[in-house]
Amino acid sequence: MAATIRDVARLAGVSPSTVSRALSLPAMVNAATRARVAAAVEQLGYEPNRAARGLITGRTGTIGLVVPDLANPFFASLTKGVQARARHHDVAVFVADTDEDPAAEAGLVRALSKQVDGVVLCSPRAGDEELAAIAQDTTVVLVNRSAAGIPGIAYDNEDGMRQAVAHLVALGHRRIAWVGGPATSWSTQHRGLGLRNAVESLRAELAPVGNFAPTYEGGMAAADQVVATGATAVVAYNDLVAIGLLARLHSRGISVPGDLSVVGVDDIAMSRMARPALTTVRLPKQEAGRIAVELLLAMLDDPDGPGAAARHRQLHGELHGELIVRDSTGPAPQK
Amino acid sequence: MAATIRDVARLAGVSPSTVSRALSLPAMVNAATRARVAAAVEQLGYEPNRAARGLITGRTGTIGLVVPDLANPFFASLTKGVQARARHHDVAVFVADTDEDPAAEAGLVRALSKQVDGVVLCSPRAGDEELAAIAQDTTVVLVNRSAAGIPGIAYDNEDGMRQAVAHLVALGHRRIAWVGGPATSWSTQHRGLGLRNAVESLRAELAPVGNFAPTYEGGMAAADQVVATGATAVVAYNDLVAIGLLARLHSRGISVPGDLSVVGVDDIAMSRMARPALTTVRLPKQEAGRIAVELLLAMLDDPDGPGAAARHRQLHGELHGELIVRDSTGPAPQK
DNA sequence: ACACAAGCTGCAACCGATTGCAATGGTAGG
DNA sequence: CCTACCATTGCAATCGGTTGCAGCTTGTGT
Repeated sequence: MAATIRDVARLAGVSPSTVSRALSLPAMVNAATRARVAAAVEQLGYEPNRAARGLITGRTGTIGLVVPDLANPFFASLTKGVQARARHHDVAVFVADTDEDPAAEAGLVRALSKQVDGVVLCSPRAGDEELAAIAQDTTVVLVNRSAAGIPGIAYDNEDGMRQAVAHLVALGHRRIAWVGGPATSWSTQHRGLGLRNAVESLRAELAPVGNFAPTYEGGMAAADQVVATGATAVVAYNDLVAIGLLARLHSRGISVPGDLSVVGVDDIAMSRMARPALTTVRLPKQEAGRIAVELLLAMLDDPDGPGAAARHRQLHGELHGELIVRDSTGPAPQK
Repeated sequence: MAATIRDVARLAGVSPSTVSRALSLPAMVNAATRARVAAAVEQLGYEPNRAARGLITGRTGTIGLVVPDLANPFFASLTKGVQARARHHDVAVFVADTDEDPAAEAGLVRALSKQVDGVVLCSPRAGDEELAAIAQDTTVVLVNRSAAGIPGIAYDNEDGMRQAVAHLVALGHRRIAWVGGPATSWSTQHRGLGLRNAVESLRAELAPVGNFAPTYEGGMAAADQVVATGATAVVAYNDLVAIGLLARLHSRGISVPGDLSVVGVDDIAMSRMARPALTTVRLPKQEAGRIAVELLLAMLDDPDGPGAAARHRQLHGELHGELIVRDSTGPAPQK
């Protein structure tokens, strides 16, 4: 069996309390004693049991992360960001994948909440009330959306869409199609809004083609409707959808960007491997994960502290996308 | 704060012991009492704290999963499989990403081992002795490789490679290039071995071009060397590498499969989106994750039990790949 | 030589659960 | 009516840590 604090204490010839202090409050224990404890720890390969500590201190050194789908590269990157930052703070991460099932979320968070200090929640679909209920009895940071009263990190979707539209308009496009993601998704709503504002101020025209699954298949399914709109450019909900569009357009013999320019959102690794390489609005995914962890830990250290509100405002909506121009966008075809 | 067993007990007018039993040994408590407890649990939204239970029972209901890189779709799928199966057993999963750093593994597993009942370890690079040391004091299941004495799930790489070579030979290819992954990787070694056996028995010829990073970039880097071998077909370490090859070959104007046929391994989602769609050996990734969890839980229930050895043998090396033929392979060019 | 403070260390209580054992009350058999 | 037994429940110890408090050494000032 693994060594306990008592084993270390015995070997070092001190009491368990001293071992505990030698590890967490080194200043409080004599240098010689500390050295003996350190040697014993080393010899036994002792690691304190975080769960036990958590019972006393209320801090387990563990946070939870809930994402809709780990196989989606966007969330995989986010997860990496969370992991990296958490490790940096010596915090462990529970990852739960809801399988795109918003109903499962609340239950998962509840189950998690007992074993973690706080949760980073990536819940594009859940309703605001649901989120509020969850945040009631668990420290939560929201990623990739915002909801009243709950601290979180969101992208500035409006700004990202403005960049995309400006790029397309500069290339001569006037009629721009929009392939939305799931209707209930926060990002879909905000990107749609951003697009409407952008086309309006830039004297272009938006042709929404409805809502599709945020996947390659969703893009394949949307392609023909996009073509039917007569638009010369299309903005897709995300890169996966954009790549689905590329595939279907290719098989229909429609040239990208010759006949139709395509823009995605996210900048997943796959996007630069697509043919043609995808123009997209890069969202700093790992960055979002990192910041979410910082925010969560700050909240835990200082709940409702004086800095809390400021921190919230400072971090909230701070993340901007960056347009990455590749080969899937070009001048509008001459009519 | 979240409710504890004492809160429930107070509300139901019973002792904590009774609550505990009502939840885990219902037959032992009176139906009326059980109902009162259930009502209290419901009202308070009580969930037992697994960590505390773990201190007593030695079973926390939590397992760990260590993977080299979550952003790699192969491991993302594996993770999903693990998650799904774990949830089915009402077990929580700690996920740790080592960032392709084999040195970090041992430390991570050690840190994890205190908080989990067992670990699913995906460690393509670590040495056998290292693994043995880890397995010494933690219940471990290995995925995607095998090592003496440690139970695990591995793919039958030899068989997969045989299928790939048979396919290529049937198409008339005689000289087949092989782009290996990291030299120390267990999969690289076994796939290389499988290829050598296969070409020998099928009267073809193998042209290994060395070891590359298991990434898109690795494939790009390998492409020119592949061309230089004069082979008419190439088997890549994995799909990411194969897709990198496709990109570089395309930009050099080499036609796939006209001039060169390309085969990958894994069948990640990206592969059918590649152009041309990639022929590959599909590995059942989620399945591997699921089986790993089953095996781990079985080991925990019955350590060194009579069934252990049999279970090990039965599950070990059980997983076979399946050749998925798409558009990146075709008849060998007529000389 | 004495009082006092400071520096270390150990004792014991506690966190949230589980479980062996003992106590309770009720019931059935003699 | 008494006794034995059973079903049900509570008590108290336990898991691996943490921490307030008290006690023991020292060293210092006088």
